[in-house]
Amino acid sequence: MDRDASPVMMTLDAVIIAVSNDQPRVLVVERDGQPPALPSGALDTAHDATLELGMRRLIRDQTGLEVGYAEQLYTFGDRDRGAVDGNERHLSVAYLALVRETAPALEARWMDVYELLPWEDTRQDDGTARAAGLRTDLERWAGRDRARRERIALAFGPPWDGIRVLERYELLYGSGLVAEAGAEHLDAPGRPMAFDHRRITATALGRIRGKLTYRPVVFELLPETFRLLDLQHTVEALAGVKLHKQNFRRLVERSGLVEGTGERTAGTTGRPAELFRYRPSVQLERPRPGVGVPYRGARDVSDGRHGQ
Amino acid sequence: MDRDASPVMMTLDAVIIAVSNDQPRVLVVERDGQPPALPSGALDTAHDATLELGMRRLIRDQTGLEVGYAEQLYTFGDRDRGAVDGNERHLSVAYLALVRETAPALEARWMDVYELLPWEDTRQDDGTARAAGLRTDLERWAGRDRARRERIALAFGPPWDGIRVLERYELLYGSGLVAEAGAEHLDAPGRPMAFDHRRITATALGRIRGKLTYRPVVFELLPETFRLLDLQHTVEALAGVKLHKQNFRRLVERSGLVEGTGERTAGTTGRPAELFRYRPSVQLERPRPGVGVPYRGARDVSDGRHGQ
DNA sequence: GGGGATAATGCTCGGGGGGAGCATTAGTCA
DNA sequence: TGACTAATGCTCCCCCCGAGCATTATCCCC
Repeated sequence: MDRDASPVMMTLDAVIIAVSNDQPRVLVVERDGQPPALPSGALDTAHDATLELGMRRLIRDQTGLEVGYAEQLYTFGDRDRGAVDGNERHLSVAYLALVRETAPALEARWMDVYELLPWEDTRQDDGTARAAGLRTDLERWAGRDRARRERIALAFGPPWDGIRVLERYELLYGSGLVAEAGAEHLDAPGRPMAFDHRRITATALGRIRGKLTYRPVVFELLPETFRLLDLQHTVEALAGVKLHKQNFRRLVERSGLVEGTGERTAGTTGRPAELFRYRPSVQLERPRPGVGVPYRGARDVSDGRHGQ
Repeated sequence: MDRDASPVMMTLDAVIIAVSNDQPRVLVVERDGQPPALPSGALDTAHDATLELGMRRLIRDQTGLEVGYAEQLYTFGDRDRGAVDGNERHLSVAYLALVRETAPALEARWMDVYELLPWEDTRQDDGTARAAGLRTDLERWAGRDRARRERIALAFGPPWDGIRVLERYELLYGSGLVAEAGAEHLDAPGRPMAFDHRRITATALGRIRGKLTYRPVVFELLPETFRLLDLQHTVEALAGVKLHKQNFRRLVERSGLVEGTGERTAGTTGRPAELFRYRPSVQLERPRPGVGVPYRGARDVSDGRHGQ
């Protein structure tokens, strides 16, 4: 092996996501007064055959959780992150894992994702109310800088693109509006995390939102059987958007993603619902099975542009 | 900084893609009789502020190229890759870069992507002719193994999903049909590359194909002005699929991705065409601007399933 | 037993987008 | 002038999807 290589220090970070009570949650560890951090640790270079296996072992050790779905998220390696000592470079390879929420053991706990990134939840106040305030602050920061204004327009819309979570966070970071950036505002939006972990979480949320639309990943977060409304709420929680109930049903039923079990719920308020289960064989039938999330604000555009 | 970390060796690998003559090409370096390899090198931990900057510097040094668009692709870190000496772990952080093809300096040269992954080009012989042969071999390998047969069905369709490039390559690798896996068939499909570089290239092609549909990345590969047919051919080259000309025009024109320049081509065979240019402000108007590639085989499904 | 309240479910209307193909136009080249 | 090659215009038609209206099935409370 004659390739050049540099010695670096590496860490595995895990963004473990669950949805419960219509809220996406992320598993964090909190140590004595420190801001919450993602579960993370070293690769066991001698025993972990792959990065993913190392990550699974690490999650097991630290949280007692056995994760199902997992994918590599991103590798972070900016100079200003990690090690402060000397010029040793610190790399973090982050993974995204999806689980059904269970009580985590050890020192881990579940935390609302939208407590960290509140502007990403646009389900209530049917506008971008929360984001609107931020936007004003951002525009003050941008001043007349063209490039900055364009980045803001792209990240915050209209049209709002749910997928651009990272771009929005980085703008807030870059403009000093967020606590990690040294902002001392008491009203800095969202709770900070240790290191660059909030950025990693933002990356994860963006990834999930994207994947949702073309891979059946939601089902990793749901129990074996569920009502269509549960499915809808889970999607809404992740996408941060409200959906039209009847159309969602139609979409899901026609897509072949699920099949009815014949059983129905009982004892709940309202008419009892049928229980459904995921039908893995969709993947063999249609090219990119997923739950389409309409682009919020897409109509704003077409109204002005295509309506001519 | 009290986080655990492990010392590893890291390398940056670059998949630099261009399209010319309706063929996607990847930049490779060839040293005395060795199989072609991706440009790669060490991060300069003292000077490169970010991984991406390090990668740009490295490409400049090794190939004389100044790349525009670049994004992180994936981090490879299996134990069996890289360093053979001892149990030192070797990590590779791969980047994808898109450029307009120019004569590369130094020892680099452009190589057809489909020379490496021939089964990914389904533009001719309007079927999956080339892939069909492979599929037969794969099924022989799978035998009665359910999981294997399912992986094959998922990767090779129908319906064929252009995006699953990596899954297809890994099946071929896993089944020993490909030269890197030690296959000594003289007819092992596709030219091998050094190390795991063909796998990295496969990852890159899949990524591009996916991105194409929701981000205006094609334009990184085209000259300032171009005919709609050039645009179409570039998309077809990357997607490995033929498109319907009139519909493609309609799609592109309606999307607002391009604007006419008023100029027209001259001296070519056929009616002269108008020249177009990319209109970056689409990004401020529509949520996910890209050139939709229809799923090949999608109709096979809907015929059987929705046609009832 | 009746009147909400809450969901589930059925169904319809109307516009847009996209697949397929026919027809016409405008150059180049024998 | 006729053949050839592209560019461009336009049409048909079906499916998808956004938006609502309407009806049904339970639970809860009086």
